[in-house]
Amino acid sequence: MAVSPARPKGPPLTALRAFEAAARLGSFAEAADELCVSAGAISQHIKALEGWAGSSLFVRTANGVQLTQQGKTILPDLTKAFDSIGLASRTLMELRPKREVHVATLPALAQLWLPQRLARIRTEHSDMDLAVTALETEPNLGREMFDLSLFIREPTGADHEYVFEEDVIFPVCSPSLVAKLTSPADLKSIPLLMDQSWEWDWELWCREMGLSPQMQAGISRYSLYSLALEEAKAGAGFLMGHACLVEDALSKGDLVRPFTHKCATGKALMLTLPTGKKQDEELARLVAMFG
Amino acid sequence: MAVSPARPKGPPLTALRAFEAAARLGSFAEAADELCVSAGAISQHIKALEGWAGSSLFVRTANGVQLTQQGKTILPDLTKAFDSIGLASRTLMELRPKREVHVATLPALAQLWLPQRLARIRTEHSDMDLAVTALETEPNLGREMFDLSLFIREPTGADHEYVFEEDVIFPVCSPSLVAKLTSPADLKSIPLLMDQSWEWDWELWCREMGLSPQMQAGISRYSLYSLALEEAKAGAGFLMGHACLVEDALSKGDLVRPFTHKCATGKALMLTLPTGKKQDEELARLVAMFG
DNA sequence: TTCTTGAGTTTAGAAAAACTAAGGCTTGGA
DNA sequence: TCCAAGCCTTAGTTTTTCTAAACTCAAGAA
Repeated sequence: MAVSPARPKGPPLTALRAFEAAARLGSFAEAADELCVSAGAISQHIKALEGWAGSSLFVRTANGVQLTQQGKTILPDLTKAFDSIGLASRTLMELRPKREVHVATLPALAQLWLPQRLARIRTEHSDMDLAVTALETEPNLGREMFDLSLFIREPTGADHEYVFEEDVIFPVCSPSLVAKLTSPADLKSIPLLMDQSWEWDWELWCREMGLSPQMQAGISRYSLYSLALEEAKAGAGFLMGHACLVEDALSKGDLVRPFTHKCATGKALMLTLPTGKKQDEELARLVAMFG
Repeated sequence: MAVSPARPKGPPLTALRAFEAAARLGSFAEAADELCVSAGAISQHIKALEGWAGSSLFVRTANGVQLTQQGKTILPDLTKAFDSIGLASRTLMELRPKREVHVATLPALAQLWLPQRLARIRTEHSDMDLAVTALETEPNLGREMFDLSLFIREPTGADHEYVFEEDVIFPVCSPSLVAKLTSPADLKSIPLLMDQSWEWDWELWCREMGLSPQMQAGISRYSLYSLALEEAKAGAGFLMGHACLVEDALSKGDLVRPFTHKCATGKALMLTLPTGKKQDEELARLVAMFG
């Protein structure tokens, strides 16, 4: 017989991290995305934590989860804790002798906006190593070890972000296609090409023009903007162009603008830096590099 | 070929925890003790972290380690982080429906001081579950999930600790042994019994008496105070008695005090609670239970 | 000098934890 | 009524973590 019970164990740290992400984001699926694991892993972590705690942390419903009172109680301390850990990790990373600038950006920007800038940066800063990873959703720079992110989204006015240019959209198509058109009404006879995650762009533009996008000859959706762009070049239909993404194709003459109307989305091409660091100096340096 | 490098991974949380403990305590061995793993595990974690960081965190010498500048830079943030995690874990634990009071204490106190109190507590608070675990060194209540600790040490004056009684020491022996003695000088002919970790007690007492403990007939060391106590009862020699540990044997007549001189060690029997909680009310309640 | 002790390191192998994939369930909307 | 979105569960695999035991090194004691 043991004289006394074993030393009480604290909860597993990975389970706490999974809980924190799920609670902060309000969804297991989003937490799984942020932590780069499957949703099942998050589910298991949280179950383990609930087992340790002896009470439930989330109420599960068929379409989502909701924090319980217990969950709400501990979330703020955990968020603070993992923010501190993120900051310490970043500090440690920045102490590395060999520094690599790791950029997170949209696949479309990585393919259509970055390449010409990167070519220039590589010649002007040949000592610097650059790494680019393409992500559908903007990472949380407080947690993920990127050095900067480049995304199209609403500006927040925070001092660790910089607006490169407002997001402006307008239809584009191949020169061969535009030859057949005389009025916006001709739109109806031509298919619309769109990126899955930017369907709303057409809604916006059509509303400003007093048209309905539903009445189109056809709609093709692509998982990547660059695929839609290639199709547009091949004359497959109209693509809703974002100024920063089609500038290259327009200047080369691969695409043209069939209509003059353009439309601001309220978003912008944003450069974002992690918080809590030597921002001003570094932001200026990076803006100079990319801008 | 992958379009882009993989998502950068942060450092493993367990390695950060190991580093934080080692850096705070200034020793891998102590960190291993606090985290209940082997020293090798700590060594590996820190090596992994240094590999991730690309720079070393400790300078190793043959008799200890020392933090490097990099290590010193990140320690404060990590300590804050794990303090927050400890606090959140404790909060979660205290939300449990079924509450168990988990006490950390010295083996000697667990065997010689607690039993009579526990018997009383169990009858007066029959609804409460008590767990006792014996430890050689006082746990860090900010990190380990005990509800209170009972140790003999110097008071710090903090408001989450309570002094039960000053630590007073004096030699004890069996009644059969004391019959043979007439003066303190007779000490020399009788072996001294001592607990491994409390050897200094004899030094202290002898110095106050103007004697030298080296000139004894013999010295027996025991890994547990209660073993030494049993030997003393059996007449094997003099044991340095702590008032709180021998009170029971003295009142039963199993041991007697051959000399009247007693000596304060500057330590005290301390009840300590975790910080950052509803202390006043709870401290009062627990003192009432044990006191 | 030659032990002895204490601190950290290093390995292989074992144990535990974490993760994925695939199939289920439930709900709300088309 | 069917589909899609979310979460759950389970089995099996992969990865991480841990231990044990032998090793190095330096400081102090005999």
